Amino acid sequence: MGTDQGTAGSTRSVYDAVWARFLDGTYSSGDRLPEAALADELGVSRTPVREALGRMLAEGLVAPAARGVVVAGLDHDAMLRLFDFRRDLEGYAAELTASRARDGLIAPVWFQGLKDTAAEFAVAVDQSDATAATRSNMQFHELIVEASDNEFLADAHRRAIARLAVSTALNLEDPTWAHQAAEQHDRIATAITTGDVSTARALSESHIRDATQIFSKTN
Amino acid sequence: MGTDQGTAGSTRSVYDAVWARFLDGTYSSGDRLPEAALADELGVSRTPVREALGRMLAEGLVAPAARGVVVAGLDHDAMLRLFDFRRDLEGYAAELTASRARDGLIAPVWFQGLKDTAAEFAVAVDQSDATAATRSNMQFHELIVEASDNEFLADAHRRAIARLAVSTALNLEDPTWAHQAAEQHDRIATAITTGDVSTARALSESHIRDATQIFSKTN
DNA sequence: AACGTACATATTGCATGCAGTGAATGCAAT
DNA sequence: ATTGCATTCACTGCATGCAATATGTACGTT
Repeated sequence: MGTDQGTAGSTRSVYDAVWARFLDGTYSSGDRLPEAALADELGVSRTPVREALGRMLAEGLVAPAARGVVVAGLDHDAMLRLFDFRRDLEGYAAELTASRARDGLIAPVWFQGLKDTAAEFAVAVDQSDATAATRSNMQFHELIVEASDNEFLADAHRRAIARLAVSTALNLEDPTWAHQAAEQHDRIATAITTGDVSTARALSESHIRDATQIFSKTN
Repeated sequence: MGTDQGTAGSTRSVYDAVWARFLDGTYSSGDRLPEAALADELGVSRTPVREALGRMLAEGLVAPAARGVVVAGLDHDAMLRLFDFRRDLEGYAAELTASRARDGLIAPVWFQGLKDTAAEFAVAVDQSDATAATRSNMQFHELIVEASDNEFLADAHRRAIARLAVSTALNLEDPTWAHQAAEQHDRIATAITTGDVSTARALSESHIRDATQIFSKTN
């Protein structure tokens, strides 16, 4: 989440715990999140649970219900809008990072890291290692966003990814698509590295558009 | 918070109250926000105050301090990054709304509303009514974002505007700039109405770029 | 007089208590 | 058997209490 580090408070740990449950599919959209039960399971009182759920409410991860909160569900159309928003964010990130690269603001080691991550992804795809693929895919996109050096973009991107992750296990199952994605990563990395701003943006947006297509087909 | 809910709970009212104080310049960046004092002033207990501040923390409006939270301050560079992010968001909003207009998804009455708001802004500028100008300016931009029909964009935009508002009374003082802005609004409205997607985006981005320039000069 | 230390104070973070309210359940009537 | 209604129950939302801790102050030392 946003900017909250340092404090290892209970609220934080509850947030992380619930977050983890979101990722491993413990919950489904619409499931209620009773604070007493969570408090009990996590060994804290209701207050930090309440705080954590409040933050999630502010972030849109959970939605207010008649009583308490429920896991925020996104219907198909909402997912498409979210993907579309993400498309713009990724395009902007690529644009920013490419322009920073063009201006010599990015250290060579970073380019190497990006290429390595892209390679890792390609390997994972070849080996049909879904877990590794998902991880390096996430990392690839995060790297670009981080390198854009715009914390506001990074924050918005994190939120978008979070909500996407809650509602769908980002699908790299389709091997054809996965290979295609790997290729696209390479091209994006090249465009960014060479400081080709407009191409970087175009390729990134196109990449997310394709991902949206895949999502749309399998959902 | 993003999508506000019907509940008129204490947490909500505290949030709004503090929010109002941000807008009318009661606080400066770095000011501490003691929860006991706020609770006393607002006639509630510390719990809802705590909740509200927690939400604001999640949104980045306040920052964690050694003790409690402080009003999040943005230095000049951060403001530039925020403006730049806003530029992208506004461009995206204009693009989306223009494309919806092109596809006949927008009711004629909305175009009229946009034009009216632009006109209101122009009048306020002519009369040097800063308050009215600020309000109709905000409304103009919000209208476009709302019409884009993407709640995720709307949320991000709201956050960005919020943080901009906290750190600077959006400056329409400069009469030259204000008049220029009024003209740009007109052109943007036209581009959107006629469904000219790329022009709408370009003009919107350019508009924010100019605003950034003004900010940069006077800060 | 300046600096460091120790104590007092202010303030947070978490736990718990209490009351209000929506939701589920059981009973009765058709 | 099903539907309507009343009662009960679970759960939330807000208030308050308590312990931990950072901050400010005063005092003693050099």
